[in-house]
Amino acid sequence: MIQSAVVQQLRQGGVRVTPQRLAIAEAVLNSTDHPTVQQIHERVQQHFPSMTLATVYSTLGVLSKSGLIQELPFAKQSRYESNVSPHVNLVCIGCGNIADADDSSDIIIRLRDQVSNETRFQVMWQRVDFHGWCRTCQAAIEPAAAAGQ
Amino acid sequence: MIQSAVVQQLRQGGVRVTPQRLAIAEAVLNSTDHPTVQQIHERVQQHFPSMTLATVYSTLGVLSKSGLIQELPFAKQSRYESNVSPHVNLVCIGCGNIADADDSSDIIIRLRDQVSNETRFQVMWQRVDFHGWCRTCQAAIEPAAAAGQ
DNA sequence: ATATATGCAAATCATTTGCATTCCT
DNA sequence: AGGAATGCAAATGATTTGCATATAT
Repeated sequence: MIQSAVVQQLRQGGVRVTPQRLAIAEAVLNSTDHPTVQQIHERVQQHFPSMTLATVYSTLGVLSKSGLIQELPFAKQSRYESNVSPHVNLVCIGCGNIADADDSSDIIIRLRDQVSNETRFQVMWQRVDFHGWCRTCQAAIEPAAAAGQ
Repeated sequence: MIQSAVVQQLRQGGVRVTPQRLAIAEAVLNSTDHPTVQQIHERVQQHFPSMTLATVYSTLGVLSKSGLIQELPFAKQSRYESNVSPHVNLVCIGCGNIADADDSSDIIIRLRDQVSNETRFQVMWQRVDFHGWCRTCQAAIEPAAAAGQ
């Protein structure tokens, strides 16, 4: 069961394991939509109606420091994701959705090594965001241009 | 003179050119330290003592939309940079300094093309941050480990 | 047993907004 | 001239903090 791995990784970091923390960890780890704090709060509140935002904020900080999840700060608010291995985030300008790009890991690792060698900067983790138009939003715009053709 | 290029690019976007806007644009374009809004305000206030933070915020938004500069949101506050071509930001965990990695452009463009082809996501711009230890902060830590050797 | 997490309310602080006055074009 | 930018003050909203109570180890 997935819980045991989470519990183990938290305990290794000297972090106490509570039902709330497990629920928040699961909410993020089971998500692929890079949820906001509010969204995580709403989802977890279904199981813990009395949980407050303060607990969610505190726990997300703990989970980030433990390396289980990653915070993605944006201009308006942060979002969170469970994919801590090198990858590209595809951030849609139109709908705001964020998705992970498949198979983007190798080239990022190569870039990491190259930069590391040339600059002697010791990379611990990275964030790679590509901003643009997702397929759905392209389709919603392009027909107008195509019609004008 | 650099001003003329800035003026031209702003006017092309239908943006009015004011002395304050030019000063803020110059402050960012002449910087390499990825300054915060507060820092930009302090620097520009030397020439415009009455300028407020509200004007700085407003202008940074205008300059970003005009494509002259790029906002880099972080958890605590945003920072701004003038390098809008593809590159890697080296964000030091220790001192908080941010520097651009030289010669990182080509491999990012390749990554862009690859992801673009595989996912049909239309990339408009990107942000690539490598977090880790700069050479100075490594040197401040390592001697302890080396001594233990 | 004891240090730490949770829940609640209040505080903080970056960023935004409304409006009167001033300034580009 | 006329609409948009500036400066100032007040508002907003995400995130943090303090403290009493409950809980993990």
